[in-house]
Parts: sequence; structure tokens; C-alpha cells
Amino acid sequence: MDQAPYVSSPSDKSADAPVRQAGKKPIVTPMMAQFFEIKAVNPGYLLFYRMGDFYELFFEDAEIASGALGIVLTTRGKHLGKEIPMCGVPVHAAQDYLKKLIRLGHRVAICEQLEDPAEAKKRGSKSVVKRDVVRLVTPGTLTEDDLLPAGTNNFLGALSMISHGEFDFALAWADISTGETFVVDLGENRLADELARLNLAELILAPATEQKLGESKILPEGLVRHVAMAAPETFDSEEATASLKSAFPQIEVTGFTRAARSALGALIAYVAETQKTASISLRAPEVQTATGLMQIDLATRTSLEILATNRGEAKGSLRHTIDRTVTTAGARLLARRLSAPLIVPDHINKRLDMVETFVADTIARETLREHLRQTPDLTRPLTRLALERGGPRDLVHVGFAINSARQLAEKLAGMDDLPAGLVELAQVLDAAPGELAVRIKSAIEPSPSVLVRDGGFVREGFDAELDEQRGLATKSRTVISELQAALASQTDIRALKIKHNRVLGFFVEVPATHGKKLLDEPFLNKFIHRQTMANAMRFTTAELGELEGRIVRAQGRALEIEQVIFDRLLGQVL
DNA sequence: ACAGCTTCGGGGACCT
DNA sequence: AGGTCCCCTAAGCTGT
Repeated sequence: MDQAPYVSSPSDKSADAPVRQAGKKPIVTPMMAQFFEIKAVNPGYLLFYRMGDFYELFFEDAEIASGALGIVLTTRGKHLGKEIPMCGVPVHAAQDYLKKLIRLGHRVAICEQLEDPAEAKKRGSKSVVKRDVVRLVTPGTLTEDDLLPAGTNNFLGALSMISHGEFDFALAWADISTGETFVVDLGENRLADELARLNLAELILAPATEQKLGESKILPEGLVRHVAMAAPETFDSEEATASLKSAFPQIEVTGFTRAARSALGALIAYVAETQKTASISLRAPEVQTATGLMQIDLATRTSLEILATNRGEAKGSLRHTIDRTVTTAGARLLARRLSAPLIVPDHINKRLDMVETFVADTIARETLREHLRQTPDLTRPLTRLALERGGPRDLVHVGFAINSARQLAEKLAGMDDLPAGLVELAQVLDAAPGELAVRIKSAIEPSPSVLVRDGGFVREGFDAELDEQRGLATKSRTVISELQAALASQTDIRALKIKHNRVLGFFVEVPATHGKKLLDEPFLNKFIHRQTMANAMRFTTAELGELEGRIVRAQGRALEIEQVIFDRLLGQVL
């Protein structure tokens, strides 16, 4: 079994070390005290500690991450007389690094600044900004598209064990990027087969279960990619039942066995712990009865090469060979069905009737395939939106998906001799909330930014004040180009240009040969020197500063309005 | 294409 | 206590 790398942190020893030595200056700086405190409650995670524009890693975390990511290992300050190893990544580029670390099997705790630095200053000049972990990123709890595999589910599982002479097991699993949740009761003999079928990204175990599995060698090496050790209480049937009840108030918990409740409870607790404040959105668990699906033992599964070849490659597997799906959701469904074939004749016939319809009707098949090809994945955008990690593009995809579902329903309904399965499907699809799609379409640009904070995603004409603010920003830009002409003629420098970059904002640039002129009367007071380059000099003026301020304010207000519009639509989606 | 500087936002050391 | 100066990743400029 491949254990996730465990990071033993220096915090274990130092967390409660005295901050001051009697009469001497502090030996642990306030920031390090905060770091150790946060580190101590998240053992086993690399701590991404937010400092301004960077996520910083310290001590062993820094050594591990710098090696794994190929970034520079440096130092920052001292702790107990020794230099503190540090490495860091800029926040805007953190996603790529996070992806690499997760791929390598590391687990990462994201620690953010929870207040404005000005607030901290108010508490005293030596206080540090309040920080805490907002999310734990593990292989089984990903929601970001570029961290997730496209064509397969990313399953997180929890295995419970109940001993009464013999051992009863239950396995609960969920894809938190889609919300699908399942549970099954298992005997010891079927454990390996079931885990092989599901190919979990991460499995949660209580220490006793891990020990038992290790001793009895029930599971072959490498079957479980990453193990997360959970506190035994989360599997405890009372606590588990409580978390189950609060996660799914609508379902009857007594319908599950004790082992199933235990596994589900631990799964829910783990999701809640890793997602912190973000609301979890798992769907009601579906009980997988062993009777409806074919049991395939591990050896058979491996030699059938259903999802992967014996060597573990996708290429050459059954799935890879026959997969003609056109959507990622379709690819995931195909993988699931191939892994667990039906065995009940009625179910098989119902599915075959649906297949037959499309085998016979080439035109309908091609029309629907073409239609599906243009349908975005709905489940993952929805989950991101629910976890407050979604953006305008997710909203648009939800709208597209709704329209697409309704059109699909229409196309199905227009076909003759529809089998029962497809009639049911058409009904489900037709129930999609079309009005919501209309609202999204009327408010949001067809291909908007991914992030809300980038702005510019609300359509022109949707909100009068937004249009007005955008107009102000545009108008100020026109004024700036007029200003350039005016300044060029006033100074008699034809090469005078007004430019913009992220550092200086708007500035006046003149060739070096003319620069000196602006440093003297009569321009001395008007042009404020900012930068001298090899071939040019850069200045700002009060007027330019004011225009820039106007643009910045208008853009800021516009963004606020867009945020409100986004939040309102988000409320209607969820 | 590439070297070298600057940026971001914090914390800390060392002053008064 | 408060002010000033210095420091530090990766990345993105600027200048050659």
C-alpha cells in the first residue's frame, strides 16, 4: 500500500515552545509562532502559508517542495539560532505547482490571510495578520478542472470495519467534483475486487483497519494509490450517524447497515474537514447492491484489461479501444459501466433496447452525438459553484447544459417507438430549468472570464449603472489620448507619448533627447519625473494621475456591480 | 534569447 | 512603541 508522504514537522516539538525567554528578546518570532500553531493542527500536509503575493513553505516542507517542484530553496530569518529553510510560489501561479505536488502524492494545506493587514497593524505594530487553513488539498478531494482526470471519476473512498468475530466491511465513495456518492456492504473476500473496480484516488481508513489490512494481506500492493488516516471517532457509529443525518436530512439513516453508516460518516467528515467552510454538496448516497452488478475478481479484472492494461496503461485497454464518447461525463459513465456490467436480464434488456434504437437510426444517432459534442460538462461546474470556487464561465456552462438538455429531450421526443428507458430519460431532461438558462444568457457574455475578479463578463445593456461606469472608464481613455496631443503641442515634442504599464500606470514618455527639457522651467512643476531609461524618460502629471484615478474608480465600481449580478445568478442556480 | 532588475506584500532587525 | 531599512521565492518586465 502506497502511503502518502508524511511530513513530520518541526512544530511537533516547537509548537508550544516558550515565545520569550525570561529577560531576553523573543526567540520565536510572532510569525513563526503562528506558523507552528497552524502547522501543528495539520500534520501530514505541506503548508502553503500565504504571505502577500506568495505562498511560502518553511522547514521540511520547503525542502520537500523545492525538490519536488524544482524551485529555489532559500532561507528567511532564523529560528532558535538556525536559518529557516524557505521556498515559495506566487499566488497567481500556485495552481500549477499544486497540481505537481498532488500528482506526486503530497497533501497540501492552503493557509490564507483572513484580514486586511491594516487590521493587524491596529492591534499593535508587532502583530501579524490573522491566518488559517481554508482548505486541505488531497488526491481525492479535488474540484479544479485542471487537477482532475477528464474521462474518469476521481473517487474518494472510506472503508469501515466492524468486528464481531468475523469482519464486516463497508465502502463508501464519492466523486466530490460531481457529488455522486455510493455505498456498499462487503465481506472481506470481496474487498480487493471492489477496490480494483473503483480505482480510488484516495482511501480513508481508521488506524485499526489499516493495521488489519496490513496484517492479513487482503489487499495487494499498489491497489490503493493513497491512504488518508482518519481519527477512529469519525467511523464511530454514533458520530458517523450524526454526520450522515446532518449531511442528508432527507434520507432515512436506518436504511443503511451499521458498517455503511460508519463508512459514509467518515467520508462526510473527511470531506467537511478538507473543504473547511465551503459547503459540501454530496448527493444522497446510492446503495450499490452486490446483486445487480457483475462481480469480477481482481485477477480476472486485471487480465481482462478493462480500463487499463496489465502494465497499467490506458492505451490498449478495452475502454480505450471502444471509447467513442463525445463528452467527459459520457467517458466517465462508460468507464463505470464497463467496470461493473449488469447481470439482471430486465436491466440488460432495457439498456439494450436503448442501444438498439440508436444502432437502427443512424441519422438520430449522429444528430444526438453532434448535439452532445457541444454540451459542456455540467457536474463539475455545478460543484465548483456550490463550493464558491466557481466563476462566470461555470455559470455559462450551466446555462448551455440546461438548454442542451431541453433540446435533447425535444429530439428524443420527436423519435418514433421510443423504448421505456429513453422515454424516462427524455422526461428527466425536459425538466431542466429553462428559465434559468434564459436569465444566465441574458446577463453573461457567451465566453466570459473564468474568474469573477477579472470582470467584464456581464453583457452590455443588462445593467444601466454598469454600462455607465464602463462608459466613464472608456471616456477617460479618450480624454487621455486627447491629452497626449495637447501635451505634445504644449511641449513641442512630437514624439511625446502617453503609455501604460502595470508598474507606473499611465505615464508620459519622451525620447531621452527631449527629457531634459521637461526637467526645466516651464515644465518643471507640471511633469513629475518617474523613471529614466536608456532611450527615454518617463513622467507623470497631476492631470494624468487624476484621469487614472477616475478609470480605476469606475472599473472598481463596475466590478462590484458584476459581483452582485454574479452572486444573484449563483443563488438561483443553487 | 537571455541576463538582470523590479515587483508584490509582508515580517524582522535595528534604530531612536 | 514607532519608524526605517532590508530581505525574499517566481515571474514578468526592460534593455541589451
